[in-house]
Order: sequence, then structure tokens, then C-alpha cells
Amino acid sequence: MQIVAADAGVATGTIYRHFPSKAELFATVFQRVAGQEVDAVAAAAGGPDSAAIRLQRVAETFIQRALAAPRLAYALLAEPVDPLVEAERLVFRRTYAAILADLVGDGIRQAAFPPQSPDLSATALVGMLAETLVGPLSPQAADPPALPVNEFTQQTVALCLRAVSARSHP
Amino acid sequence: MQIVAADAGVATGTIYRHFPSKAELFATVFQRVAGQEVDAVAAAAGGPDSAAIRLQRVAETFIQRALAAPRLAYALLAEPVDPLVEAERLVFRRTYAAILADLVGDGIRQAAFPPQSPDLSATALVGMLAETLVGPLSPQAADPPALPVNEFTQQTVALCLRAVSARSHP
DNA sequence: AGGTGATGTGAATCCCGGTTCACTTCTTGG
DNA sequence: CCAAGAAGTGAACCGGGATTCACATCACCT
Repeated sequence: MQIVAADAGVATGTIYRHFPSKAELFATVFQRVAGQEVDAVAAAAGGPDSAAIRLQRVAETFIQRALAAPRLAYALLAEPVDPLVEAERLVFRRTYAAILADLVGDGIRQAAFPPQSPDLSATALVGMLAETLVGPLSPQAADPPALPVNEFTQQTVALCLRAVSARSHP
Repeated sequence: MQIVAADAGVATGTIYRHFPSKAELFATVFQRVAGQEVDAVAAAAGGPDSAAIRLQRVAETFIQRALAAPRLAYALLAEPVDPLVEAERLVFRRTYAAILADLVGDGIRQAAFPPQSPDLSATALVGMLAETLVGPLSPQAADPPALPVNEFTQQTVALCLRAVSARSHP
């Protein structure tokens, strides 16, 4: 809190005129920042295209934004935080999942995707995206990364699409 | 530490004869327990069967063990912990990923799976499994679960298999 | 039995950073 | 211009729990 106050150019006590506790301050910050990310992804999920195309766009948006602001993405996805902030993170992930669930639902209705639980699939997609990104995003990540950025993005998108699409030979 | 000591029937100071700090004690416990889980999954990954069958077996093992011991699984996968334990958790996940990467590599070699980065795919699989399980495992999970256990398992396994397999119409 | 090192004990210490609060400074309506 | 409330200040406080340590006990050897 001392650092935050100094950074904001105010005294520590001043923070408590605006936020009841450290946890709530941090949770609020998380909420705002996460909201922007969600908006960007939600925008990518819209449009008149097929579900597959939109899913591809969502995954690309998610990955590219994360790689463009790795520190932020790491904070949003993986960094250890107060329980209150962790709760906010859960909401954040669920929101992503909700967007993806709609998308998967559309795909099933269009018969682009085989029957499946949209919620479960959406959750799995969020898990895939988050986990594959944790490596590259981690502050002490080994550079150079194992895969060049383009290849990484393309392969991860492929994994997402295949996960919700029909297989060729079962 | 007081609780741990009481539970073990020793004085608090005694713990420090065996472990240098709380974090290292917890990390050691995590290591041991995680080791057992890894062993179980590694066993499921072996055998003469096709990569797809083995992958299915791994996913089922992972899911079933998690659901059978939800509190433990939650602690291993998601519960907020000391940074030192978090580091151990990272190792744990990487170990799973390594097992799966071998498996995916086998599948590619057998031409059962299309070309892909085994490491990336394996990481994605770990992410899918962990994320889909966090919901059901979470201590304050809404019961009854959205999906019956059998259906949940089957659908999650299907997601895993599809993610690494070829799509029917690209 | 006596000595020596390992192990056990648990109350006291210590540290740390979030939080408080008595006081000052600013803002605004009359 | 003057209350009177709002907002700002920052040094001091405080709680909690990990850690310590002076002492007791034990195990094992000669």
C-alpha cells in the first residue's frame, strides 16, 4: 500500500478514503483491467461469420493481447493473489467461458460442431488458452521461446478448433 | 504450523528440527502427494495400445482420481499456496505435460495424430483437464453438478482426443 | 552409571505491512 | 468571507503467526 500510495502521489491513509482495504482495491483494479480484455474478446466473438471463424478470431485475439502485454496477462491469469482477487479472476474466466459457450452453442446449431456441452467445452478452451500461455508469459520464462510466436498462435488456434470439431476417423 | 504440530502430536519447535520453514514443509508434502498422482497417470500412459487409447486412459485416470478425492485434487490444482509450493505445482503440471507429450509424439509417429508440437499440445491438454475440473472440485461447488459424472468424464475425454486428432472437414 | 550429542518443548520474540486516527488542508454553499 | 464538512496526511499502532532458543529429555555408547 505504501508503494501504491507513493506511486499515486498521495499518502497511504488517502487510499483508505476510497477503498476499504488492500484486497478490495486490488480486486477493483483487477475488475477494470479484466473488463477491457473481456470487451476485446467479446468483440472478436461477434460478427456474421461461421462459428469456427469466430472461434479462431477469439483465440487469436486472446493470445495476441496476452503476448503483447505479458506482464499484465500473467497477472490476470496466473500470478498468486489475495483470495478476493482470486475470486475476481474466477469471474473473469467464467466470463470468457460464457462468451465461448455461446459461440460453441452457435456452432452446434449450425452443425459445424458435433453435439457437446457448450459450457464444458468453453471451460476447456479457456483452460487450454490459459495454460499454454502461462509458459511464455511467466516472468522468468526462458527466452527464446520454444516456438516462434506465429507458430505458437497458429498451433494453439488449431488445438482449440479441433477440440470442438468432429474427428475424421474415430 | 501450530495446527500441524498439534495434529502430529509434537510441539511447534519440533517441526523446525525437520524442515527449515513452513514453505519447505508444505512444498515437501506437495511433492510427495503429487508424486503418487503422477505415478498413477504414468502407469495409465503405458502399455501396448494405440496413442489414442492410452490418451483416453490417461484422461480418465486423471479425472476419476480427481473426482474421487476432490479436496486433494483442489489443493494440487488450484488452491492458493505459498510461492514455493506454487513452484512445485508448476513442476507437477510440467511432469504431466511431459507424459502427455511423449504420448502425443507416439501418436504423431503412428500417424494417428496430425503433425503438431507435442509439448504445446500436451500443455493444452493439461490446461483443459485442470480447468474443467476446477469447477466440480471447488470447495463451494454448486451441487448437484451441471453434468453427471459419467457424462462429464466422457465429454472431457472426447475434447482431449479431438484436440490432438485430425478434423473431418477443415 | 556417566557423558554426549540428537531430539523435543512451547512460551516469548520478532517482524511486517495493513490499518488507524488526530490533525491539517482544501472545497463549497450561503 | 466564513463556516463546516470532505478529503488528505503519515507516523504510530497492532495482530497474527512464523520462527527462535534456553532448557529438558532421550538414546546410545563406553
